Amino acid sequence: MSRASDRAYDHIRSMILSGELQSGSQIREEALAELCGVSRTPVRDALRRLETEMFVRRNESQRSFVADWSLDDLEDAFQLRAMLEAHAAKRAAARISRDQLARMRFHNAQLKQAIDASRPDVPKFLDNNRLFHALILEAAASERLASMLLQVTEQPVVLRTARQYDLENLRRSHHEHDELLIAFDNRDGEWAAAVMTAHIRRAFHAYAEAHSTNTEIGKSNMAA
Amino acid sequence: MSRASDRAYDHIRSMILSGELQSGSQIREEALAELCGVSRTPVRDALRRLETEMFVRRNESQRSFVADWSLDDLEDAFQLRAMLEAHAAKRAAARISRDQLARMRFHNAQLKQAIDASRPDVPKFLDNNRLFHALILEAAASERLASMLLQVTEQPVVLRTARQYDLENLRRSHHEHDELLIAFDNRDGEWAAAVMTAHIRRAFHAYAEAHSTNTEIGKSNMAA
DNA sequence: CCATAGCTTATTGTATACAAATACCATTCG
DNA sequence: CGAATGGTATTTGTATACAATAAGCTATGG
Repeated sequence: MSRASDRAYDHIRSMILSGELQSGSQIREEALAELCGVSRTPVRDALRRLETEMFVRRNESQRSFVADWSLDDLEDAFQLRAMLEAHAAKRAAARISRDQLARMRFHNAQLKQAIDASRPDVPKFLDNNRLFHALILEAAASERLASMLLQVTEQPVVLRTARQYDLENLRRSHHEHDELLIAFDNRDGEWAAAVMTAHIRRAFHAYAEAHSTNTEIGKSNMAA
Repeated sequence: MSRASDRAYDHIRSMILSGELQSGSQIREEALAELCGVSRTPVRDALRRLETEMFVRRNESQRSFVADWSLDDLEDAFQLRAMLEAHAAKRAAARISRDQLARMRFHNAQLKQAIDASRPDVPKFLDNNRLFHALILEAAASERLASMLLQVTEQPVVLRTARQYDLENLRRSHHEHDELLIAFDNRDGEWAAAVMTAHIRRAFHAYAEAHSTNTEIGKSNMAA
């Protein structure tokens, strides 16, 4: 990951996530190249990647803009994510190995530690949460599903959402993970899928509630 | 669409579909550049696109290969497609306009004409079939869903599948479309989703049955 | 004052040369 | 004989110059 295009990708992505690049604003390849300290070639690569991941949009004449998100877009992303993760859980239930289950238990225990500490360790929580879900995806054994899920989980707003969880929500996550593990133990795909759907939808509503005052997430000032 | 990178994309894609580029074989940027009559730069763009669409795979050291497909991969793609198209149908049922419904009816009528002709007009069938499904996706009004669906419908084997339908299957498709239209008329999303699931899964089994003798899909060159 | 045609500037697309990384092969050493 | 090592060829990655295209602006005519 020392390739210039990867550095450009990470840099631009983090600038979008941090808000340094305002949503809806136009982004020019040369300006980004300077910011990243590379030439336009790897920047173009990075922009293509970010475009397929919907961090970046391009208008009909190929100008690039930071994507902006309405509440509808967000709900849309969550809906798809819930469906895909539930599908993954169902597949995983039929295929998961003892070893994978053990590793999932480990990450869920770590994640509980992160919550129970005197001062909750959110980065640790998020990290183990990610690894927990990654294991399900691994057990689901579908590259295609994995690549699609990446598209809806790596989204800016989705990422910001996780950071907004209050302690109560983090605890609920832990317990839902526990229930998932039991469903897997019983190889009950339907159960696993249902728990997963609830798990993701709760996350959406936690976010929506926290932002119920705002009707819109990102002001839309982007050229058609 | 006269840009060099688009021409390269189309050219490489069609070479993969026709079998001119053997599945599993390595593809070198420079060789493709010569074949397409452009420089490596647009070829690289095209390869990145084809990679996200899973026409092309890259190994850990960035070499590119024509994707090869096992029966499992194919079933996987169909399963995802069925899920996504059913979701689209459900959303569409709640949002579709009179005008969109009318256009869907038109395409389904055209598609019937194509079957009923003294000599079935398969390209006409496929074209109207595509437009019919595109309208559902339009009515579903989710860009994200649309881009995902593109990934599972544009696959080489999936494309080859449609051409193999026998007349009986084409007729069934027509009737399932009819039922979809009635479900839409009644704004019954669950019904629409169920019909769509059946519609896609039948397509898969039609294909799988026709190729039950072959264990591997990629090797066979049953292109139209 | 508005619309538009033509010029100017800004931005993206492509070709090409070169740099970096990787694979391939031969050779040597244990 | 097999494994490791090094050098060479092959392939991909990056920078840069230039071409093509789109946007913005100015001047001109209605």
